[in-house]
Amino acid sequence: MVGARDVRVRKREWARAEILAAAWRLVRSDGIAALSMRDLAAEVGMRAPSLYNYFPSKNHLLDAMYAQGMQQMDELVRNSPRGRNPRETLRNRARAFVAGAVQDPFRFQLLFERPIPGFVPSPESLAVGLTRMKETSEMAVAAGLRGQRELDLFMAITRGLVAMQIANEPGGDRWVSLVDEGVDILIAHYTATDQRRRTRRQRADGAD
Amino acid sequence: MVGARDVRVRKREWARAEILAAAWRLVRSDGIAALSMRDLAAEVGMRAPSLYNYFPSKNHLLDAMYAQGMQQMDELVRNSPRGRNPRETLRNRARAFVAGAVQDPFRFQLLFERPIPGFVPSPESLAVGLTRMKETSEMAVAAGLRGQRELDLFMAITRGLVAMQIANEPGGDRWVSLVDEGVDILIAHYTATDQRRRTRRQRADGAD
DNA sequence: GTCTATATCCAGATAGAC
DNA sequence: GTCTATCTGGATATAGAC
Repeated sequence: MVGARDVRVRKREWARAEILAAAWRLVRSDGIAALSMRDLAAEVGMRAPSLYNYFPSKNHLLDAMYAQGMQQMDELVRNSPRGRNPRETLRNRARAFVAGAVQDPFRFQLLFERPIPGFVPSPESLAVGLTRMKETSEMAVAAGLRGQRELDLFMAITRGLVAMQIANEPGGDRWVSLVDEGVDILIAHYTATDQRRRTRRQRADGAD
Repeated sequence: MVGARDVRVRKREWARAEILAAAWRLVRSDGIAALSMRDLAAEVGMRAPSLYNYFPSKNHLLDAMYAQGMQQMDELVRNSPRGRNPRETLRNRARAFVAGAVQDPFRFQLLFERPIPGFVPSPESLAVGLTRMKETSEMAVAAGLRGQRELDLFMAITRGLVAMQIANEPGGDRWVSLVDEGVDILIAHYTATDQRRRTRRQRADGAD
């Protein structure tokens, strides 16, 4: 049984979701900086003041968009298929991240490029991204990328591929298609380095 | 001998340069999106309408800033020291680019992240960047990065290092310090690949 | 919850006096 | 060339009727 209160709450949440969806539509067509409360209200068939019943300020709206975008990226990455080995799994995650990023450049911009002077995401929203990066780090370690430097370089490559793709060939796959290669090169290099390091240590230990 | 006309022209150009410098000061402190003609005028001790004697519109001002920023990045990269071999030279160029980018994040944003909805740089300004990229490509080829994929990956790495540095540790060098390593790994990988390819071809040709 | 009306502020840009 | 005054338009946000 559902009480009248629950119905009201649901309606409200549905309306909030509608507004958020409309906001993304506008942002995707005109950019984040061009989003205004007036236009947004018109997009959902309201006048601007009515929006303030759902979001107390534009910053709250942006924060909700940020949180939603982060959640989406998070799901994309988490739902990427597990590979037959850590390397494949890492590649899949990287591919999922890059694909999701270039598929919605303005989402990427909002999440990672701080395009709005006054806006700072709430700590909870930021936490989603940090958790995902920590998970990815664990998988990268399993795949052979130990040490902070290796991880940093890995993250930089995926980020760079996204940036180049969006900036120079939006909608294409010239850089997107390099994800596997980039990851493989890194892993190959560092596992080979480890091999050498280990071999040297064994020799030094007098083993083998 | 200098005519009265030249003096006037010089004064005018000096004023334009002053305005541009003031614009960069404002942008560096508050972000590109926050730049307004009023504030800019105040920064140089004028009222807003006077600015229109030097730049016919805000877009023209932004384009001048874009061109100037591109020129600066260009000089930084071109003035990077020539190494003892192509690999060193390429590393120096990459380091110069990354250092210049992280040293002024808002310049980087204006040049490479299209933060302003309506603004599109003029073709001449864009050409500066393209020429530099072409030069870098030639050096990369000399260093062993043949083929488009290799070059694309190289550019992506430098861009990604900049992006991560600015986003996660502005002012630091955690990612900046990885430039050499990233370049070296790429070159090592692809020259090794070439070696193998050449060896195979020689065998197939019956040579050796 | 949604509206009209409005407050307040700021933007880019122009007209025209000096 | 620089100014005052102003146009035009847009922004976020609030008050208060319904």
